[in-house]
Amino acid sequence: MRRSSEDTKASILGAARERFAADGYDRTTIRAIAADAAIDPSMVMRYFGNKEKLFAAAADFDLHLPDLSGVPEDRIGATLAAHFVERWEADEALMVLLRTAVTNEDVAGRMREIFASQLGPLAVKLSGDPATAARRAGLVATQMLGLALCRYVLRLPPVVEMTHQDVVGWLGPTLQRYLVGRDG
Amino acid sequence: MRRSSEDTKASILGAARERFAADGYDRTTIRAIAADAAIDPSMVMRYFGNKEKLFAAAADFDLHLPDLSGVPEDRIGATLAAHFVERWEADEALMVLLRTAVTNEDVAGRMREIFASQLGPLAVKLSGDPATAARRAGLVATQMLGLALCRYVLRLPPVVEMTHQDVVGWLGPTLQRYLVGRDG
DNA sequence: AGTGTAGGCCAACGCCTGTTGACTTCGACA
DNA sequence: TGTCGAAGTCAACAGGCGTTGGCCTACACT
Repeated sequence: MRRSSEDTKASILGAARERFAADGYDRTTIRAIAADAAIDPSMVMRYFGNKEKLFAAAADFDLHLPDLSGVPEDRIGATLAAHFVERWEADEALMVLLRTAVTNEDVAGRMREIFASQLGPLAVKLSGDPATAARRAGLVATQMLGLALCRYVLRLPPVVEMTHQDVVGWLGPTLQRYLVGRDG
Repeated sequence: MRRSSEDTKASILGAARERFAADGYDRTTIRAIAADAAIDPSMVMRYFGNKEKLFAAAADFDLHLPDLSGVPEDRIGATLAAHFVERWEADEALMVLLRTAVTNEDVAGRMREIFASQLGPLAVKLSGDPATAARRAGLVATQMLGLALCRYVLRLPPVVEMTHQDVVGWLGPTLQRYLVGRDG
């Protein structure tokens, strides 16, 4: 039995996600992805056009921020911290983005857009202060992306060793203050 | 007048630092560095052996953590936050490291070592608790590297727009809690 | 059974990279 | 003034990359 077009496409996409997540855009080669998918490199071009479009398909992403309306106000930081860790570990999409955004201006722009459009509105709603909401969202980003960087990319041992509970316990109050606390 | 060996070497090193900081290891080419230094690519090899050794020379780095013994205990977080921002903006060394560590395991290891050996002892001294010191140092790293990532690499607008004072005001209390606060 | 087509393979292209070694030129010193 | 080493150039290499187009081949349908 020969594979269907959709099967092959999915298999390429899966291999691409793994490679991009592990190595970033530049170090990932079409040839390596093709080898992982047990396919000829030219098939990758046939299905995705070129490397950039393949990356775009592999990095398609949504933060899936939870609805916080039912959460007690003093648990917002903790809830958000827990969500971020889970979202980060759920699949490789954020890893793909982060590993590439660092050396690719287009992808960095995409990351800016994701955080502005998904975290921004949340900050407006929670802080009730549109004037400082963007800054509050930015601060949350510094802490959460910093955690991701140290835990999943640089793998600093003390950060890797933290349990989900540890993360929530330490970072929750930080996010809480950034989002709904008084100005710094 | 022909340039001296030292002049050329320094000029190559300067160009290398700029390129590595702006583009990361992979996207930086020996040829581009040589062009910036107005020199033939083969001179780079003559003086530094190969690309890896050139990178090692360009990424030589010290956090230069300040002596905090004269600082009032409740100002430690703010002092450290201010120091980090200034250190980061003083030269390109941290940028070189960060941009490359994300896709290069050796450099990531070097970053681990830098934070463990320079931030670790500080945490021991400040928290007075060797058992949790490593974790505290790790938490500080998540916040400071996250700030650097968002401010200098991803350039999230709200984070870029913060003044040094803003950074100290918001992140100071976070670092304070991570270093000398009660457990999370 | 014959045939069209979609899925797949192969070989090659042009380009760019790090790296090498032979060659040239300048300047200090005898 | 001649010479010798250091500073710098030049051209080429081998290998990897994204990408292309022509070819094959198994299957579904008539």
